[in-house]
This record gives sequence, structure tokens and C-alpha cells, in this order.
Amino acid sequence: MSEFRPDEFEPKWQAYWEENNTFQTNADSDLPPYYVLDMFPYPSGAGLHVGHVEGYTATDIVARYKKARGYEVLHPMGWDAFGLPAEQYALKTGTHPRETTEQNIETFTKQLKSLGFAYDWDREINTTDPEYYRWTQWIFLKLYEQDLAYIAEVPVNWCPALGTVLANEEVIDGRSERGGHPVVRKPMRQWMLKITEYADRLLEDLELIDWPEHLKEMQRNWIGRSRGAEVDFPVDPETTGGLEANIRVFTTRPDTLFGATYMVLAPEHPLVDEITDDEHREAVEAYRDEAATKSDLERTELQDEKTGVFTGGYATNPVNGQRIPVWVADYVLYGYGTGAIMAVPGHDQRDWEFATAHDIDIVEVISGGDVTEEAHEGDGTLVNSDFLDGLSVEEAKKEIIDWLEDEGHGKGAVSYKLRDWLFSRQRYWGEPFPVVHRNEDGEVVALPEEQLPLTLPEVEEYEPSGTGESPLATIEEWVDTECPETGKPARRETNTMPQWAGSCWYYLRFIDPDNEEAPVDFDLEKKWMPVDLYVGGAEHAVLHLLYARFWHKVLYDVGVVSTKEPFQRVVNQGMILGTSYLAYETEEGELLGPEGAGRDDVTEKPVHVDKVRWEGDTPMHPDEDVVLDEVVEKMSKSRGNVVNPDDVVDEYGADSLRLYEMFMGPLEQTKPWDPRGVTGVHRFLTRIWRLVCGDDESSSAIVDGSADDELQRQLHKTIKKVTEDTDELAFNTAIAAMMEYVNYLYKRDEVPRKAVAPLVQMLAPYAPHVAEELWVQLGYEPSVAEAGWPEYDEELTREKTYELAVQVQGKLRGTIDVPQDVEEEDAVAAAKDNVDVQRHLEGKEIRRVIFVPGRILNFVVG
RNA sequence: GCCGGAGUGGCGGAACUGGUAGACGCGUCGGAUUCAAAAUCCGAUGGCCCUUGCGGCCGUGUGGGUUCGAGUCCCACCUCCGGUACCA
Repeated sequence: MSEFRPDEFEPKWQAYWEENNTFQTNADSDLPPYYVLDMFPYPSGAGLHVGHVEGYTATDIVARYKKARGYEVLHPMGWDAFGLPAEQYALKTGTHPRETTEQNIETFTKQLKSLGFAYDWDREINTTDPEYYRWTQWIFLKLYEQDLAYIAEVPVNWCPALGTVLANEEVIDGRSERGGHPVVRKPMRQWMLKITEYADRLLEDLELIDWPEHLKEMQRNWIGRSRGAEVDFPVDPETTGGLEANIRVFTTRPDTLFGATYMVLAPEHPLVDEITDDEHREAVEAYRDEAATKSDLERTELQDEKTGVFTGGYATNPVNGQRIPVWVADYVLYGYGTGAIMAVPGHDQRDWEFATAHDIDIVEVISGGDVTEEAHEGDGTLVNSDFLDGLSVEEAKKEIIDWLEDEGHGKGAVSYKLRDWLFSRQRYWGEPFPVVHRNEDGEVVALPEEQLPLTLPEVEEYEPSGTGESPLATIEEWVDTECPETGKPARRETNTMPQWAGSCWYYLRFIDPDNEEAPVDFDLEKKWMPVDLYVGGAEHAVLHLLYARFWHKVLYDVGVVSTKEPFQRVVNQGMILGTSYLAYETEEGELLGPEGAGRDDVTEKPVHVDKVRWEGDTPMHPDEDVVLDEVVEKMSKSRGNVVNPDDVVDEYGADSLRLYEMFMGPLEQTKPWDPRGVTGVHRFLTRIWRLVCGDDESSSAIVDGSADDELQRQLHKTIKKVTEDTDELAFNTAIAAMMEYVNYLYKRDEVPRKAVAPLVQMLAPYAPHVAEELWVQLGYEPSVAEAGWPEYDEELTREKTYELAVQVQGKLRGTIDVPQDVEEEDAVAAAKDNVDVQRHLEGKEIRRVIFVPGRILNFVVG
């Protein structure tokens, strides 16, 4: 009757939902609340990619499903819009980042709306909006008040090319994540946040939340809590010109204290200067300078030999009074523990390598290995350790810590890998810090709340000042201000906050986006938090989620929120891979096909997927007679393998794109994009369409009247499967179940309306536009989004009889039809009547019968 | 290296607490429809073997084991992916 035209009905229903506020959240509703959240995107110039669509479709299905099941759903969207790319673009073109951001947001919004996502757009937020970042600044003031924000002179990753400081996570292999520019270490004045103060709680409270185990494990590893002891080694005054000092070390193996044969200070350790004698000073300083210019990468991977120099100084092992040499070596990191170690080459492989390279004594204190061959890091019995001899490692640890504490040489201690959070950037496009530096005494003074937001001034130039300060430093009329307390001259802070800041609390603002009194109303927070389901990419598994948890705990401590943890359940959608088509170019300029793969003397020459010339199934180079190699890998512009969701919508419609992305495989798994796969789900949608609406040849098969038993059974089985799978986010199998049901309906001449309506209801969260259209075609009032969810009757899903598998010796030999409640006796009799089973039982003695009702009947024969 | 995850048809993937391996989709093959094609509909589709049957054997990365029965549990190993990297 009517043609399947997504390009016509999709925009129609999108407009309908918008006009009717179908997905507006009613905060006053008495329905149980459900908060389902996406990791909001950075609105980049490239627009939405299929990876976004995957996560957003998943949450959209959940949002629509929960609404149908009677929840009041909060499903918002917004923009994480501060960040480097817009600023980089401004540097190149002079376009204000605000303009770029606005344009990109417009594109993203259009794309998201074209996919029919059920967001409550009235709650849209934008981290660059002064009305939003006012509260980001407000939270910073809370952190500052709580003594959790401080200024420190710290060596940071300075990237001369970008003119900015980068966080560790923005540096990959010694180069900037964006642009791949070299990064060097340089001390600078920085804002730091004391996340380490929350390390234990961030660790312990992982128990309270339902995250995938691997994700929790990554957070645990990142926090890196280890138990051990701090031990003070007095410096030997005789060899250090009368220096009175202790070298404090952290060790997880205090049990090996008797085996400490030397000590190592990190090159940055403050005692290095004092401890070094004149004879060794030159060498030590040279070593120090060299270490300072090395990146972390060079200090680790590129260096297989452990370097270091002797200071000439000695320290005393408090446990046996032995004098041991103090070295400087860059395998000891200043940022971890105390920046100094006691080296036990017998039982630490790194120390063993160092000792072997520098000819230092190796003493065995734990038996069970051969310390002349390698360090013995495992368990064993203590030897050569005086009062610890004979103890196990575990016992010795306890014993020695008691001894250290009694004698005042140390104590049990805990150390973390987690460092304080470097919280400032030398950039323009970020939240300004709401503080000033008073000129007369250099004091930092926080702005009073009423002065928020402190807005970003307009600038002429986006170039970094070159000194490492942000472009803000060049705007004198903004920088020069007065102290809010004394009225005396002061300078504003010219650093801005990192991109993480805005994303650390946005989930709270969605609850109450227009509140002018507080970041979020306390009662509303109590109603909606924690987020029931949070879906996003695995790249945020550690940092974003850890930072947001930290801020949330601070807000909990100051009474802004009632919940300890922000995200009850987190799911990472898997990456979607693309197919790249490659030719390989030799040094002579010859192009090779797949035979060039893996050769070192060729360069990969990706051919954009749209340029590939197809000869049947064979991908060919567009200009040369060369077969292209097909490689499945991460989508990226440079590989020419990016799938643009807009193109898929244009060709098949939003419903097909949504459905395909969910049908590809389990949500959390990495999956390759197969362009032909879209045709499969598209075919499925047109099949339902024809079933309900008919086509040119046939009219609709829909009739009034009721369903027979078999149809009832198929329907209720399907409802059960789709309901359970949707609950578990097993969207791929839920779709498969709907496909099976449609295939079944196609085998029938007539289909009662009552048997199709529930299917349309179930389809609605997955392919919402088609479902709305079909719902009306079936004669119901719009909208199916308001029509609830079908219930199933367990009783109706059961058949009267079932097919029981019969095995002989555990091998399937036949099947028999038996009643649901069949007794063993009758099943055995029926099985013996089955010719296939008979053949295998013939002449054999049945020694045992295993009967599991509903599952299996197995004869064990002699 | 360490931590985490995964290996199932030509391909993406199904398989509840151990119980008929390969649902569903793609692709391929055959048929119907058509002047023809596309689209659509119906059917077949893990491999091998023979005496072509309601047949047999093999088959879930490899090698062992537990069990009446193993893709699923245990031990050892291989490969791939993700995270992390001198954290004392």
C-alpha cells in the first residue's frame, strides 16, 4: 500500500516528539526515577562518528525502554566544549573558539536529532557557558576552602610547539598526544588538587558500585596502594663533611632490611647536593643534568642498562649499623614513595641488575633462590638476618616493623602510585581560576561567590605568551585587578582549568540545569543520584571516572550531594573498527598488493574507502593495476576508513543505523563495521513494514481476531526474550528474537493485530521511527513511546510437548517428542522405540540411565 | 614483563546454573516471480566419508584431565586485543 520511506517518516516523528515534549523529564513525577547518561562529547569539527552512535543508541534504547516500563527517565545531553582543538583552530585562523564551538555544537545537535535520540533537550548544558562554568569555579572554591587545591612549583611536561604544559596522560611516548610534538620537563608554578588525600576512599568505595571488574581493577592499579614501611637511614657524618640527616626510604619489603647493601637517591632528591663529596661532585652534577633532560620514556624503555653514580657519601643501616654507599640513579623516581630507596639486590631484580652492573655486594637474606643468578623475589625463610632468621617473609615483615617502631627508626606505611592532580593549563579556552594574587604580599585570595562567574575576556591573539603563561597574561586590563578583601592591587590567575574540570560534575547539573542558587538542588540530587547507567568509551576508564569520583566525594563532604558515588553502573561500549585498503610502496616507488604486507622496506599507502575500485569482490587501486590489502583496524581519517553516520542515515535511515550498530555484537565488544550488515537489518525493517502495510502486490496481512495457541506461544516467548535481553543490554540477541518472530509471522497467511502490536511496542526503543509509523498504521493513537511495554505470561511460553535429546554413551542418537511433565519411565520407553536409538542399544546392556527432565536422556551401556 | 579480556562455519556473532554446537544476520548456492534485471518470496548452506541413509566419523586456539556427557569446569601452553610500565 505505502512505500517504506524512512526519509519521510523519520523527520516527521522527530518533529512530533519535539512538539509534544515526549521525552521531557517531569521532575515532579511520582514514578520511580531512572537516570541514564552518556559521556557527553567534545563537539569536534569532524562531527559525530559511529562510535558515538553506538553508545548513544544503547542508552537511548534503555531510556525508551525504562519509560515504557513506567519509570520517570532522565536522559540528557550536553557539550564538553572547552579544549585544545578549538584553540588550535583559533591560532591558525583567528576564529574565536566560541564561534567554532557554536558551529560544531550545531552540527552535532543536528546529527543527534536526525538519529531520533530521546534526549530532554531542555536540559542541554555546555561547559563553556558562563552560567555553567560559574559553578565549576564555585566547586573549585570549595576545593580551595577545603585545602585540597594548592600551588606548587612542579616539573611539568612542557611542549614548546604547543606552547603549553601537558598532563601526563596527554603525553604519549614522550610526545604530545595531539600533534606528536616533543615534550620536555620544566619546573613551573601550577595548581594542584590533592586527590591523594582521597586515595583510600576512592579505592574502598569501588566496592559500592557495579562496574565491570576490569574497570575497577584499572582504577585500583592506577591508585596503586601498597603497604610497607618507611625506614630512616642516618647519613654517615664522616663521609659527608659532618652532615646530620636521615635518608627516609619507603619499602614494601622491610623484611629484607638486612640485605640492603646500598642506597639510591632519585636525581631530583634534595639531599643529593649535601651528601655528595667534592671528589664525586662533578660526576654527580653531570648525571643530574643528563637525567633532567631525559623524558620519562628515555628514563625507562630506551634504557636497558641501569645507570647511576656514587655520591661518595655513606649511610648507616639502622638494623645492623653497617655503612652502605649512597648512589644517585634515575631508576629511582622522585615522585614515588620518598624518592629514595634502600637497595636489596638479592631480592629485587632492578637492584640486582644495578648491583651487578656497578659491582656492589649482593647478600642473600631470604633462602629459596640463587642470588648469584638473579634476584629471589619470592617467598622463603629469612637467613643472615639476626633476630629475623627462620621467620617467613610474612612474619618477618611484622616483626621488623615492630622493631623499627620500638627503636624509632621507622614505621609501617602505605604508599600510592596516584599523584596529586596537576590542575592548570597555560591556555585560553578553559575556565579561569576564581582567584587573584595580591601584589604586595603575593597572597592568593579567592573571589567571593557573588563575583562568579569570572568570565573569559576577549583576546586579540591566541598565541601562548611564550613564557609558558597563557594568552590571558597579555591582557593587562583583565589581569590587573584588585584584591576583593583589601582593595589593593592584585593580578588575576592566568592559568585556566583543564578540560576534565567541566566533565567532573556535569551529571549533577543535568538534574537541575537552571538553578541559580547552587550547582544542584539537594533534594533533586537525592531523588536522581546516583546515575543508574553511565555509558561511554573505555578511554575514560581511569582518568575521567576517577576525577569525577574524587570531586563527587568532596561535594559529599561539604554537603552538596547525598551520595558517595556518582555512577552506580558503568558500561564501556566497544570500539567499532573500519576496513582499510592498503597498497605498499617500495623504495623504488613500485606499488605492491597484499604480498607487501609486513615487509620493512615498504611504506603503507592507504586508499580511501570511497576511492577503491571494485573488480567483483576484489578491491583495486583506483589508478594502478594493483590489488589492495584489506586490514581491519581503528577508524581514523588518515587511514581513509571512517564510516560517516550521516551517509548511512541518508541511504538507509536512522532506524537501520541504530539497529545495525546494536545487532553487530555485544555492546562492550570491539566489532568490525561491515557495510553489508546494514542491509540485513534494513531488510528486517522493510519486512515488518510489508507485514503491516502490505506492498504494491499484496495488501496488509493484518486481521482482527485472536491468536491461536502456537502464535500465542511464539509471541510470549519473544516478549520474554526481548524483555530479558533488553534488561541485560544484550541488544543483539533481542533483535535476533524479533527477527525470528517476524520470520515466523511471514509463514502465516493472516496475522491478528494483537500479535503484531506487542512486536511494535518492543521494536519502539530500537527503531523508534518505524515503530511510531506502524503503530498508527495498526490503528492505534500515537505515540507508541507512550504505549508501555507488553507483558508476557510464562505459562503461555511453554509447549505441551518438547523435543528430548536422547544420547547413547553421551552421543546424540535421536530425539523424541515427550509431554512437558514426562516421567523417566515413559521417556525411556519412548526412546527405546526410536529406531535411531534402537540401533545403538542393540545387543548392549543398559548399565545406567541419566534423565534430566527438559534437557537430556542418556543411556550408558556396557 | 605485569594486569585484564578474548580465541566457535567463508564473515559478524548465538548457546540459561555442564545437557541436541552454529540461533539471528551477512555471503554463497538452488528455486519461484520477471521479456530481462533489481527488489521480493521460498529452500539449502561446518568439514570429511560411504553402501546416499531416519547413515557414519570429525569438529568450538593447542595438549592433557574431571564427568554418563565439556564451547562451558580444572591444569599446562599458544595467539590476538586492551591497559600499564624501573611505583621500591
